[in-house]
Amino acid sequence: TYDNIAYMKAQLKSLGFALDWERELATCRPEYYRWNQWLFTRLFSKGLAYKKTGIVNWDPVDQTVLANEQVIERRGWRTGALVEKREIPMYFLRITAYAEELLSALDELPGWPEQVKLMQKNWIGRSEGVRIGFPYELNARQSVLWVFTTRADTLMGATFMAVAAEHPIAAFAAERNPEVRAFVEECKRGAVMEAELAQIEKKGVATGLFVSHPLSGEKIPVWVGNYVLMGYGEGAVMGVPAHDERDFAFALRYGLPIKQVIAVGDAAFDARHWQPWYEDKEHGRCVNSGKYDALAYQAAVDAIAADLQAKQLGEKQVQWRLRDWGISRQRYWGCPIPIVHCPACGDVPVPDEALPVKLPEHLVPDGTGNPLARMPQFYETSCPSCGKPAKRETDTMDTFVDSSWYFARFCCPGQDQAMVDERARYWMPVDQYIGGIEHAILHLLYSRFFQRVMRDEGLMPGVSEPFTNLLTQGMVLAESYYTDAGGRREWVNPADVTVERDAKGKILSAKRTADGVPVVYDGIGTMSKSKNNGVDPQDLIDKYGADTARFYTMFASPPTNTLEWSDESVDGSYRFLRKVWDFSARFSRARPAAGADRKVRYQIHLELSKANDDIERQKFNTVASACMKILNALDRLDEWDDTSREGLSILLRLLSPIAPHLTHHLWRALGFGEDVMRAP
RNA sequence: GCCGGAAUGGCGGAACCGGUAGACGCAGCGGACUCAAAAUCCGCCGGUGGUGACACCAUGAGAGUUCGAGUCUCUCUUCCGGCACCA
Repeated sequence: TYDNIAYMKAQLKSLGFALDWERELATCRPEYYRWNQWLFTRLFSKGLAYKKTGIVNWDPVDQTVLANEQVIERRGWRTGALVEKREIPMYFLRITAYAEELLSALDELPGWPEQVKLMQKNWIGRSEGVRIGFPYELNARQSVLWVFTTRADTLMGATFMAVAAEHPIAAFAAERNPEVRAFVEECKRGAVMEAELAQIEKKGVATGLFVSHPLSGEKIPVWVGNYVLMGYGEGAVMGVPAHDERDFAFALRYGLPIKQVIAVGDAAFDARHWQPWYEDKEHGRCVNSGKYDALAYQAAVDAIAADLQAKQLGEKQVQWRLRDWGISRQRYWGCPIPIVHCPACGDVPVPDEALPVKLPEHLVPDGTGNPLARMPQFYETSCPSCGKPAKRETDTMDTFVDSSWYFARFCCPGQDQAMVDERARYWMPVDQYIGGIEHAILHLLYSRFFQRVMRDEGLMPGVSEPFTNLLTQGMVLAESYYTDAGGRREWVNPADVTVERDAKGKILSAKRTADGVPVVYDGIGTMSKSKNNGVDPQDLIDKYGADTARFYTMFASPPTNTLEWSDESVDGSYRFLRKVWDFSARFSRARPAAGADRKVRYQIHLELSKANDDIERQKFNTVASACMKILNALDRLDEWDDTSREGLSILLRLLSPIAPHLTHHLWRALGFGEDVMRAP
């Protein structure tokens, strides 16, 4: 890690960025992560950090937890073994306590792209509905199965219930019914990822248990459904096949009754084929629903909620899609979670004076679980509360914790007595934040959450939002290739691949240049460490210099667009800068002549005013385009005079932030005054 | 599957409020210079027809609104980002 920091720091310096290195920090240093731990213990005492079970991917061969990215087609990436779900205790941060505020405050962020605000809004996912209880009796004990629905108006059409495989009712049924047990076991082998869960075939099995309809008293069968999520709502849903497309398919598959309770005009209901109007909230009216017949959506929901409330079997409720943030990682290289497990006192937070809990830095991970858990020197400790022997928590924190507040720490170099100080109160929020669009939800939402948590700890009173203006730069895409050796993919950098293409540029075959081993083309995707398809800036700097690297990245596309990396365009950028240099050299040797060319003067000023507009609109690629036009205009002149001198100075001013090394040199060589170098 | 984007020549992209589509660059082609090549410079460069002026077609596909649509509306296709343990 430290070697990488040194390498990349040298790159940033040679690219000529104006950065204040006195503020440099590394989140893996105890001076930084001790404040993660300090804040965690504060949140723990407030109940904003808590422990509950969470579900993880378990590789049964390596005996280790896998990240979602390490599960490829349901198998572990190293072992190829089928991955299992496993429930383990984990620590969570209660981001849902801030759901309302995180949502409503989006309206007060005019400096954020609409696209990002919309994604966050949908992610937080506020929905108003009704919590409904379906009473049942199990072993002579009265109980209630709770569900949440946004369509309480369809309650009279409920013909089945579906519960998650982890639901207590499913567990109860599994004990007595082998068919249910087999199905629940099958669900356990399934995926953890939402994307995969959403695409699996909707399947279920009847538990043989029944609940009562809260209004009609009818018996309703309870099923276990593989599409019901334990983490959302109550882990159970009511099935209304006539008015929910997913329930409709489920009912057809298992021969469950489909009962129409919503009508739109005279449209005929066909229980064999789904039609979109079945879900129509706007025009639908209740039918076959007794006293609720003819009511529209809102009126029906209100009436049914009121009747349920009277029976104590329901009430209106606001439900969030947002879930609490699980921060436990069973990994070595991270910030240790500052908790001691005491047989007598339970989970005890490490007191301030014992912080930081330092991570041993010289362990060698072998890929099978967390080495901290095999290191008694680390985990053997005594209880901070009673002093008896106790075991230290060996899980580390999600690295998103580190990245949720580093910008506030940048404000406070040298501060070793507090997480942040009055300088953070002075500088925060960040005026202009820049990051990839891939961070639109997780990182940016966690940071907004952390800012509020730190505000409420009194660290930055009155500062609720971390970033005033947000620019989401586009992703840089590149081709990626891998060798396929027995199911294990080894990613080969595109620079090391020789490709054969057809006339249209489509890839026919590819092989590793060094040894001719055939490689598989994996398409165009994000430049990433894991796919080894990045471009090392150092190679560009070595070959072309820093100005070309800067010029290409500014010119290639608008900053918010995605960009496919193109070596040819890098070369073109270099040649343009060469041309500026050559022109300037000719200019400096020429003798001034009389007779200003008004047309050139006009064109240069036109381009300058356009370029200024483009800078306002953050369209830097057209600024580069303006530079090229000005140069071409100047280049066509036969004589040099005051106009061409002014044109050249304008060109250098536009170029100076993009190609600072070149323009700085030319500025001195051509004897321009300092005002010329001030960028517009 | 769900949420958010994108699609314009051989390629990256430009077109600001709905008003001349293809700025600028790359690649390509032709020419100048050179013994030759590189570099540099000049010219051409969406498609079809025409010697030419020019005409017609063309912004992923299909409809719609409008005097006028790359731009607005609807449907669809493909690609990209995210989907909570890549960060």
